[in-house]
Amino acid sequence: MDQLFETDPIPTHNGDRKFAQVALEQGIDAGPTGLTYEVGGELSDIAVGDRVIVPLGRGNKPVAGHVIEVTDHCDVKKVKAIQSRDPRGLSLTADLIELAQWMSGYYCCPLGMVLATMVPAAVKRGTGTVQRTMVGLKRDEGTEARRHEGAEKEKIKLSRLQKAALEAIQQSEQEWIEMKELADLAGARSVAPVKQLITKELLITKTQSIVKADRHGNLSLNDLAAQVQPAEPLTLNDAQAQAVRNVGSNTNRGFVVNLLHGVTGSGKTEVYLRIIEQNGGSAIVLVPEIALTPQTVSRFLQRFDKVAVLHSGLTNAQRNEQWRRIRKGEANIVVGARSAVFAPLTPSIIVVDEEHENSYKQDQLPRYHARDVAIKRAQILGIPVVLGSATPSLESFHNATTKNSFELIRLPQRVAGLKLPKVHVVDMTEERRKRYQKSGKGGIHLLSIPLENALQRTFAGPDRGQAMLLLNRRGYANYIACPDHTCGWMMYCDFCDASMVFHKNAQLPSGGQVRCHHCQSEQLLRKRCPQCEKKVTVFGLGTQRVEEEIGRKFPDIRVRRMDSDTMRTGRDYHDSLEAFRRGEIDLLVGTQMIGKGLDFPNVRVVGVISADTSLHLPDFRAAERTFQLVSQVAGRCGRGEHPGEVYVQSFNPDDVTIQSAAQHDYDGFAKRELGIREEVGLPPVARMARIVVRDKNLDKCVEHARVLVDHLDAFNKRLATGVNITGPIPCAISRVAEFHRHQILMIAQNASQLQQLMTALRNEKSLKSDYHTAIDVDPVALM
DNA sequence: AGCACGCCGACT
DNA sequence: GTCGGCGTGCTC
Repeated sequence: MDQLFETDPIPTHNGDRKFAQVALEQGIDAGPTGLTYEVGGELSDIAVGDRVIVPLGRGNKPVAGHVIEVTDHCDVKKVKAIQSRDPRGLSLTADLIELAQWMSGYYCCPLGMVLATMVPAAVKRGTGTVQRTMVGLKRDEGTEARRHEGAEKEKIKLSRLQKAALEAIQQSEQEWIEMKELADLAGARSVAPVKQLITKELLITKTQSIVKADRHGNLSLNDLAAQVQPAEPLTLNDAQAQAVRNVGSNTNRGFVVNLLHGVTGSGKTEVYLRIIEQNGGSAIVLVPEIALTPQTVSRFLQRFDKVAVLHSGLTNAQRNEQWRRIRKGEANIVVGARSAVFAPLTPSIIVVDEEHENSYKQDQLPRYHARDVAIKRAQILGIPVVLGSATPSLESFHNATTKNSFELIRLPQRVAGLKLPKVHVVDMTEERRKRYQKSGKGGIHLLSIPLENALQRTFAGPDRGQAMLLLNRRGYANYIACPDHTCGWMMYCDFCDASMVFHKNAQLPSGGQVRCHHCQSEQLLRKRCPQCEKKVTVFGLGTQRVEEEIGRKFPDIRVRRMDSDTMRTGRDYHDSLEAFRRGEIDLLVGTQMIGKGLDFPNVRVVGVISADTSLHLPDFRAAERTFQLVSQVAGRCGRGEHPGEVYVQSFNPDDVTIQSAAQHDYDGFAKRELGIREEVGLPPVARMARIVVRDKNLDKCVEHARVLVDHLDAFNKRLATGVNITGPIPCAISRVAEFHRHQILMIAQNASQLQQLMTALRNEKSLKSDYHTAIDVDPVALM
């Protein structure tokens, strides 16, 4: 009876007992420190960050987790004991544990899940770990010489190769040599002679596990490192030198975020290299996956000798190898994509290149932004950050102009001799009219006359230049429809709220596939409209169509299309860029993957086929995205001795965003756009979080979202958090892969208000990320 | 996230 | 009559 109103936790008084809070690497959202386990005697030296195996559930299934706290009290009735340490002795440093706790709170996601993403799966599994047999001299009796004599005296007969092996190991400076290696030294064709010496008890063995990645079939860092020649630092121009000095003088402040706004071709990489050298040469450098090319990596390899690279193109064994090198201190410069922000070292500086890139945001749980996590990690460590971009995100720019912890540093000019390209905005309405007057027929021309002429000039003559054409849409045509406007039929995906895209494929009898870009489903291409029997037409632009038109108009030039259809693997991408660099390709046609940080001196013309594609997306960042896209791709040309020319085709040539980009006017654009964001109360001036509810059943979807909104409203009122909650409303793409999607937007003055509200709901167990619910703090896109 | 328990349809 | 579908709920 006395247990009837059991509400108070039962404190454990035994001061001798030791407990640990363990966050399990699973979706268990058990508060900011995880579950309590007892620390047994033999594990008494367990420390925060250690990876451990604990029993879970009635079956006491062994699961992995990390120690978050070690305490002498226990708030739960039944407590189980930690089973063992992680078999590989993995642990995370205290700063990463603190970072994980911050992420768990900020991004509203279970702590264990954050910790799980900090250590690559390949490392946890130990992929590529091999046992090597090492051999050494038996040392316990007398000197080596005497033993050798002894061996002869005892008349142990040794073959020629056995003697050679014995001599080789005696002469070796290393105490232990791998069996195979010793056999090679002795000139033996197999390890048999060495094994003989072991059975004759002249050599002893031990096994050692090492992580070794195979060197085949993949761009390996070692291959690259072997090719790269060390290089002297480039000479800095005044602006670069000033930037390096500024970051240097800010460094004594410990944590500070330097926003390096440097126009395309202003030499940001050299500035990073100098800053890293000046900061003691231990650094994390984040680079967008797509810009992590051999060229980029080589720049670092040329200047530092302890470099590790982490990117998606690595095999699991390679990733494990790189991670372990970093942890052992064999590498102190880490160059990598998003998740490299968790690299297991204590850097003296963190660089985030192309900080505006949306790919820094992970679109699966945990939904973190690597730039923001980098800033937080730097704050925890008390070290500086450098964010670099030619087109800083408005978030960073806003911070740089309003926050004390941020400094804005500019590189307003390109490096010596290079000028920013001239940007021509081509009015496509006018172009269409001209084409019509000339030929008497309509139809779509992807290339305007000025762009076509510019390409002609570039490719003419013996001194042939290169060009790039950007169109941010894959496929051939993105609409398949009835030509009769009164009918209005169009081909939609059966599973998504989206139109089907036509992909040409001459191999197929039908001439191509009809695909949905959201769920990858395919349909048969219908020849006739199902409503009125008229012959269907395809319209809208895609990269395939650009490639086709180039083939028709410039039959002699070598074109390569680069989009996710043709670039299946990282290897394809690297190979294509290499071929372009070597001049084996004249023209690249592609989606935004060709617009990022590439540096090819012979590119003289860049064309943006349609600047309008991204301008009209239903997202408040459409203008920002368009500005970035146009500025970035424009920056790809004029990086050699030839001045560059850019042609931006648009049906809205007077649009202020396009005009700003054409005039290389970042400040003008940023000031105007920030004014608008402030006026309408949107990020970065306000802060946003978004919840997407999905369900195959529309009613359930709406109902679930409604319940969530009611909860949010109630808590918002009760806690007076002052968050503006809107929704549920259908998402811009209201159905994807048979799931109906509704969203709830939360907007507040600052991030802590959002976090307060969400944490309150989370503690009440009425908000959690699951199969039906996605919580996205600081969303980068609202589709 | 797993993995249990628990309540409604098509089968031996 | 069962086998089994995957919907809620718990894990120190």
